[in-house]
Amino acid sequence: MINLTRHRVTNLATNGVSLDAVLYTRRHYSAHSPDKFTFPPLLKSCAKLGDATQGRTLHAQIIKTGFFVDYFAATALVSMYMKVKQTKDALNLLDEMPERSVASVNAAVSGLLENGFCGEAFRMFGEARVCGFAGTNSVTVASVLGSVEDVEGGMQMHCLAMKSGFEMEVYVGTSLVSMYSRCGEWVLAARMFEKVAHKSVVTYNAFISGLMENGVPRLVPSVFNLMRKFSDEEPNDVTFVNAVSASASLLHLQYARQIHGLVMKKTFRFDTMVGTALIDMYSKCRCWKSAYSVFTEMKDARNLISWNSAISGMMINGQHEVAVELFEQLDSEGLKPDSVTWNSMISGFSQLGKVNEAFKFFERMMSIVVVPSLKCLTSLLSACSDIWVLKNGKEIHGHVIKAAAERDTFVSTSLMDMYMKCGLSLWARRIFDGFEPKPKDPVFWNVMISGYGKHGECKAAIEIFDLLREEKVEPSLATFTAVLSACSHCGDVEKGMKFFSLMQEEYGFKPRIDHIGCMVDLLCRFGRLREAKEVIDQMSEPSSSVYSSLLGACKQHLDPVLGEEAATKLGELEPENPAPLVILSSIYAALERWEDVESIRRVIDEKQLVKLPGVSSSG
DNA sequence: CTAGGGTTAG
Repeated sequence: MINLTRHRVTNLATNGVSLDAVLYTRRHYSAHSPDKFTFPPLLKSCAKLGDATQGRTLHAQIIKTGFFVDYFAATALVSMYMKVKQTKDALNLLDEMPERSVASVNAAVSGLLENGFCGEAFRMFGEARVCGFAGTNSVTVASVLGSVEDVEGGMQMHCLAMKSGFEMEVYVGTSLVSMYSRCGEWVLAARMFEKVAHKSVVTYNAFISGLMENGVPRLVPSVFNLMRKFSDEEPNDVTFVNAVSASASLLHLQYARQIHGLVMKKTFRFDTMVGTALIDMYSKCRCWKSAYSVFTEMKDARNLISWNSAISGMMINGQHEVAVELFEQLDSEGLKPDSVTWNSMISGFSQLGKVNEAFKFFERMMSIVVVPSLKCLTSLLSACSDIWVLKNGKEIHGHVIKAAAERDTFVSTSLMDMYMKCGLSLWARRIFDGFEPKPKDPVFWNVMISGYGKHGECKAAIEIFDLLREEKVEPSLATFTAVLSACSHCGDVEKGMKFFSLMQEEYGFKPRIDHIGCMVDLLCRFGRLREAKEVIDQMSEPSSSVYSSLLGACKQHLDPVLGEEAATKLGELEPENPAPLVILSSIYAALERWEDVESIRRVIDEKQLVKLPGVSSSG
């Protein structure tokens, strides 16, 4: 009878039905005297519940019944105090212990780490290792590795693990893999991963999630296959979550469907996290119907996060009616929208250009929430992008001031952008000037430069750019797009040329198509066709649009030589398009070179024939 | 049968 009770307690405690376990046993033990198997599982329950009061009661009972001398009971007490965040009590207890065990040191070290006392933890680890009243083992090493944040420290621990021969143990090997991943060294993580002899699922999971964190999702499928084909380990829910989110970032729908199938075959019903990952993935792959059906099938496994995924999934796929429907159904499951939910609705409508709807939800949110999230303020601002909704934009500006968010770079950037788009460059400038010290984020500067450029205030645009250089802010490619297009708008060839060479020589940027386009337009407008041609020749893969600009300019300035070159290139890029030849012939016509006009007309006629069905092409 | 360690979604 008593054994049955103990088993039940142990099971309850380890399976997380903690409160039940504690109460159940406390009722039963009044009839029997406790033994050394009594207390540890009860303490574990308290730890899980975070119930310090109950834990102290047990502590008293342990002392009263004389079980404090037992290693297991004492260690469980230390661990319990750590888990309920009573660090001091745990450490005092450790000092009171008649003799430390390795496990008690481990409990203390990992507890200290969990509570953020990393320095203390490392010191205790060092002392235990050198003085050796209790010593350390692979468990200590693994748990210390769990909170290493820098590669240097991590490598020291790695050396230590190698010297003591722990490196090859699965737990330690896995910790090393995840440590290297956490430090951003996924190549080192991969090398370590290969070294682990008997990899467990967790080893695979640690490596895979590390690849995800380090932005290398493309390697995830092969690691996943490695596990399925060459090991006896079966993927679990954690593996599936990572595999699914890998296919989400790869937008690899086919692979994702395979994983989906595997999940169904293995588990029949959805785990909350796997289901949520699937919803997210299908939404990103633009299969909102599949996302919706996963959400429906999840029924009793849903939580607020799954709802939010479904809602934002519907929103980003333009299904705002479905999203609203889901939003209204939230409280039927006893859930309340949180900041993520509100943000999905508000930024969703903003991005769809439905300003009124976005504001409707914003007002609903403000009647419940005291202070709006910065994210939803910036989404609303991005929706207020023309003069018709300036009133709304100003309202948000008011909320920004109320929320004391003016010092936030993102918020200020969107405010300036909003005023620029509404045509109020003075208002934007006031925000820009008031922001001191200036942020290093180039986007903050870009919106001012491109805003001024679009309004034709090119001097002001260039002024901002000069200021950026004075402040030693690193410009981005977009900065140059903005400043070059400003120069192009106001026809400042000299400044344009200057900035164009600056971006390459001083900042080492390779010009993109939009930069080249600006320069070509600018040079062509002033008839500097040769220079325009030189700019085009810098491109590795010239596009047809730049040659079209050049050809147009050749027509205007009557340059038949460059015109022929441009028309030839265009003919190679777009053989179907007769327009270049027509333009070229009009250049010849303007120069009264009638023979050339005639020969081009023949070429055009031939091309038209080739396009007719049934007429064979001569190449 | 009891203590200590590595992996997870918006």
